[in-house]
Amino acid sequence: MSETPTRLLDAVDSVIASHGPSGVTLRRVGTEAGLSHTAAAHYFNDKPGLFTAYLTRAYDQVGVHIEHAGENADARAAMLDAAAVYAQFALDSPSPFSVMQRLELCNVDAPELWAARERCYFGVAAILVRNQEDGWAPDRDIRDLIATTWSFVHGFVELWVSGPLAAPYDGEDFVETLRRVFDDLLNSLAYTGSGARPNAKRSLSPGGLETSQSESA
Amino acid sequence: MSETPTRLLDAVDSVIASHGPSGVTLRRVGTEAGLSHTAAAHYFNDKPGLFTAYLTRAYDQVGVHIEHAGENADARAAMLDAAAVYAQFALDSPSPFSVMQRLELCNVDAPELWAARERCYFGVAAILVRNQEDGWAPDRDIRDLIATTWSFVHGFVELWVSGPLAAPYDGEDFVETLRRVFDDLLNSLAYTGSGARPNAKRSLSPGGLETSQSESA
DNA sequence: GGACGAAACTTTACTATGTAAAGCACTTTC
DNA sequence: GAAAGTGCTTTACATAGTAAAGTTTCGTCC
Repeated sequence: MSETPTRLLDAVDSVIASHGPSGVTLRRVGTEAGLSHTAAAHYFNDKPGLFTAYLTRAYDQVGVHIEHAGENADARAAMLDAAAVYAQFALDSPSPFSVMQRLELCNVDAPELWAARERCYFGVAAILVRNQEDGWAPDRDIRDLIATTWSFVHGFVELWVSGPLAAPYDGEDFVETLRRVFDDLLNSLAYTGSGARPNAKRSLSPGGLETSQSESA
Repeated sequence: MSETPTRLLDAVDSVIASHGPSGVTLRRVGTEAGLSHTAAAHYFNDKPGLFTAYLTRAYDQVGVHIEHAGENADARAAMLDAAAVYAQFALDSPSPFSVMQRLELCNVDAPELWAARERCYFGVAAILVRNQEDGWAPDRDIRDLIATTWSFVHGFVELWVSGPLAAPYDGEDFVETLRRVFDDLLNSLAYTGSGARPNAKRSLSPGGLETSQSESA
């Protein structure tokens, strides 16, 4: 079960834990896995390839959890659960999470990674669509709803984990706080301010994810 | 006016523009500035020092713009302006913006950088407080308001710039879209769902910013 | 049962990078 | 006019990614 590539990815995990994502070295990973300094390159081509495999594995795990959240019969609860999944992941798995903020380390265009990320994206989008079908914020452009909720959750988690938000909420539980504030936000969004758009209830663009090119490392 | 350190920071800018933040090399920066490969280290101590100076300069500029936005007599408009400042900055200055997402490249604890960032933070917080004093969302915990708006704007800009959001809003103007969606959000937040908290109108924690340690590079 | 060949690594070697240390020229100061 | 500082460069070295070739192991086919 634990063949070499898996062991290498696990080694990446522990190297990130001890040295941060920038401290990841093919040589360190090799040593950590009890192999030579070129073993990782042998299996994953090069350093970006190694990170790509590592991150794909992480997104696959998150995807599973999000889809599980989506199975909640209560659409609103599913929404909160999905946000909590992301937050909990950031908390429990800081190493994979840190690589999510460092896409330049990976081959962003790799199809496996792409697929794993779209899986998460569509999981979330589906939950939102279902909420709207259930009568939540019916007049709002679904794109705006996705943009608002996704931006909020993404920003909240990032700002909490990186410090600025955790300080004012000193001592309070991260995931609980996110659930509460997010729930408030969802309530508010149910009210249509001046937000009803002429082109409301537009369907999702087929594109799904689309990411900027990775820089030529 | 354009003494050597300034020229080096400008060199960083053009190196990031052509090679991305990870493509920044003391040697490249030196060459780009017409100096030796150790010139940057001579002035800024080391690579993190160079990035720190570069980022501090960027935050100072943003801070000026935010404070300017804060001078808008209309509190609500000031809020939208501040968000637009951030978005416009991400658009106009992708190189400094990219380093903002890469704090590990810098000495996060450097007091100049800290000060420049707090200046931005307090500029934004002040605008929000003023909005609430003006009667907007009066029952809501100010911390929640800051968390919600800041997380949203931060997430929106990041997701747009890095791709996922720009796709569904294909062709639409970035800053305009942010203003519109953010305005909708502010309207919604004026409605108190179940969001009124027992400890509402709590004052800001004195801490302001607080950031996780930089990894030992 | 022995030759062939592929899979799973390792060894070697080369180039790029960060950084410490010393050097060197030019200017200021006394 | 010597001493001390300023503003850089030169030199040197350890660490990194990666290409290429070598080695070992193991299954397979005749």
